[in-house]
Amino acid sequence: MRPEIEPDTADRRSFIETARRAQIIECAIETIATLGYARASLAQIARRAGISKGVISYHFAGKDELIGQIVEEVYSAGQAFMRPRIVAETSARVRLRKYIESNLEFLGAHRMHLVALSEIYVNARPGRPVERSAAHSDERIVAGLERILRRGQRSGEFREFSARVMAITIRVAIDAISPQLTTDPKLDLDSYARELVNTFDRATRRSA
Amino acid sequence: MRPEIEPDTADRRSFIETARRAQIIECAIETIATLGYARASLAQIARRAGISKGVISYHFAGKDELIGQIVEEVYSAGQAFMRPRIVAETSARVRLRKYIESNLEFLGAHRMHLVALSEIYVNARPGRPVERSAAHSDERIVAGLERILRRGQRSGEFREFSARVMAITIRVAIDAISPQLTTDPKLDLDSYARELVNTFDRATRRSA
Amino acid sequence: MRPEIEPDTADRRSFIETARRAQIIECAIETIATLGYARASLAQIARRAGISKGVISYHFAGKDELIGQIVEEVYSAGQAFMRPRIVAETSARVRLRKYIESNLEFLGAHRMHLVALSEIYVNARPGRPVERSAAHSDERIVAGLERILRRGQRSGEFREFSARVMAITIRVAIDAISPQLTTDPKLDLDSYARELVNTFDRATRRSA
Amino acid sequence: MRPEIEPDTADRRSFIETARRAQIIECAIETIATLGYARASLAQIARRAGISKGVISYHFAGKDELIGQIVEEVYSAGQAFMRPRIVAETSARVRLRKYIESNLEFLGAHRMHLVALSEIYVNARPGRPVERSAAHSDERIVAGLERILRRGQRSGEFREFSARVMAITIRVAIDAISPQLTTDPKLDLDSYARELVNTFDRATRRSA
DNA sequence: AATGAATGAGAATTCATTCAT
DNA sequence: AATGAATGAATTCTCATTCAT
Repeated sequence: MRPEIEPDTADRRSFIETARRAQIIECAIETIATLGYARASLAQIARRAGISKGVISYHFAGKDELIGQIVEEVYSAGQAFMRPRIVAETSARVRLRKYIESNLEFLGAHRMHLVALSEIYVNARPGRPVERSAAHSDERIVAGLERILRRGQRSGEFREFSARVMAITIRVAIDAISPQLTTDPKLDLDSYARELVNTFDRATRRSA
Repeated sequence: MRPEIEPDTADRRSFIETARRAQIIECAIETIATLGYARASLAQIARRAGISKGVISYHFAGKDELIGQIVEEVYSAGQAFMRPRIVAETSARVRLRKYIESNLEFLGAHRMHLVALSEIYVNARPGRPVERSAAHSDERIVAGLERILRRGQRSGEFREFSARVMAITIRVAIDAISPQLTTDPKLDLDSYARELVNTFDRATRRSA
Repeated sequence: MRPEIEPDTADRRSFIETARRAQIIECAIETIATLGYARASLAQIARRAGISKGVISYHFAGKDELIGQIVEEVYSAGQAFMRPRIVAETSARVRLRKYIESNLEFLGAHRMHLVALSEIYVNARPGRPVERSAAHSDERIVAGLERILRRGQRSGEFREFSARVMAITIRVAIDAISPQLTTDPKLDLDSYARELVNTFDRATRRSA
Repeated sequence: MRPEIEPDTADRRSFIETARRAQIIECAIETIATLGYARASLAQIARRAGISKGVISYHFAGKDELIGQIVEEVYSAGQAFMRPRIVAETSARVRLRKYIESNLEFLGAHRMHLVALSEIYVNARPGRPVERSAAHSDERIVAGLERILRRGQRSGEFREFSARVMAITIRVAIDAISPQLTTDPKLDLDSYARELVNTFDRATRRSA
């Protein structure tokens, strides 16, 4: 309970700096989602934010840090939204369902955020600094899902399968939605959720 | 008359040009797979091929044509490998199994090719020339899978579900393997295939 | 309300930017006049200005904009110099004389400017972006001359002739001086002016 | 009359080489006239001729020699056409008229040739090899005209004026037609000829 | 006599980053 | 805290030329 550290951490950044960073992150997300990772230059991001390029360099050590912050921001928001909806359930089957449903709900509400995240993930390369944060959060996402699956296997709700392979499969099945939203913004996410829930429920259940 | 002209027209490309194009395509695939789409410049590709940048420009109208050729090449090779193995079967269930198995077998034999293809797909943007061929073959791949699924639904082997959503899900489940191979080259593709076959067999079967 | 905003909008460009743009335009003019349009690359222009290539890209959207600005700049300066000297006269004959004289006077004072302008005109091609502005101001120049000629025909000072053909002929007669100045910098512009004035006075006068 | 030199000169080049050179020159003229000097690369010329780039390099020492040959070829053809029509006359006034008329007649029959020649002239730069031949023939053309004018002054048909300035003015007045033909292929050359003849007749005549 | 292949220089442009103000 | 200015490296592409066959 080190209460003295809290205000310290919070204060390190001034109000205005925090606001600027948030604004820049938001505009970077929009830019990446709209133009794609490759064309999301600092100039484009600055233009969208109505500020000069220098501001970005001033607030972030480099482009890599900015990208890393985007990953962190979107990942945290997703976690904050999904986690309570999942842990409220006890059954692994229902948790899996809630995972998919809440993920798609979040995705519907923050389309650009997740499109941007996808763009970053697929362009993150081992060896580049951005890779660390990207891969890290990516791995955390899969790991969380894996835990749900393992728990269901232990409880006997789920059949035997590679929890890792299944977790990755579910993840990419969900991630595949973002690009479709770009092409077809009217995509019905509710029915898409039902399809995925049903699919992976059948895929994981013990009783074939 | 002069029916011999037909084959003549066919090999309009000289032996050496064909070889060079093949070499450049191969090196481009390696480069994209190794460094990622963004850092796969013509200079890098030329360096890997041990030739000057100009050679690439000489044999390909531009980078877009080169990328397009990679897509065409990998897609065709994949088709040639998988198709006979799939159409040899009559049951939709078995066809789906063969689809996954032959796809992973091909993937194991041409890892870099498929890593490169993924890189290209995710970086293809609407409006850019490369997008056309990339999206086109991507759509063809999904469409082929969709046909298998619909046929199974008509025959009663498969339950009712959105064939499109299921096809996309199966596709991305397979595509997800390439990046894993980069991280872990010893990944057991046989057991991965079994996992996916079992997963999607259960997900699609009529009798749950 | 806020009438003071008008001038504010007008100097959207900072002092330093205005200066840099002017410097770059000036150096571009010298480069084109000296090396010719074809060899006036951004690198050459930058070298002459003692700056890096990037500075030009920073201040101008592209080479086309730079070229367009040169045309605009030289054309405007010429207009500003010649116009008052011409409209001060009422007789069409005298106006034509003043047109030629003031044009040659301006040309003598800004030799490189007009050499550069010629280079740009003759290298402007239909379909290329620079063509628009170049051809446009070219046409404006001829049109202004044409108006003087037509007015003289209406007033009876001039004989009947194709005003367009005569205007073009006078224009190219003047434009032909620039390249001569390159070869022979000591060319006597005053006597050249007398020759042209006399020539076109006789060519246009009613009383043969 | 050194008759022994004639066959020698003729034979130095084989029949096939002469034909190839002529073909290449013709295609180069078309290319320059159509695309402009800047975009008339050897590749474009070769494409139009349906041959490989190498052939051009084989038959011409370099691009400069090719351009020089074009100048020579067009200049000679023009001379061959105009000269007899001019020297048939004795009066300087009529000679000047014939000069303009025959020039425009030739121009009408070989539009592309003269468009190409203009392109080459304006892009020829002092210091570059092509400049020599271009400037040389350019100077010869003006000099011929100058002689006609001087003769008229001596005979009293023409007034006093700078023969050089007048010659240059007449030349550029004629050269100005080529670009107009590009824009407006239906331009009436007969009436244009009448305009110029009348204009320069009045400009040069003794009795104003 | 002709060609295909290859080269290397140079073109315009974009970009992340740095720095003085 | 923010900005405008500048840099230099990197990218794709075009071109004239050379050379072995």
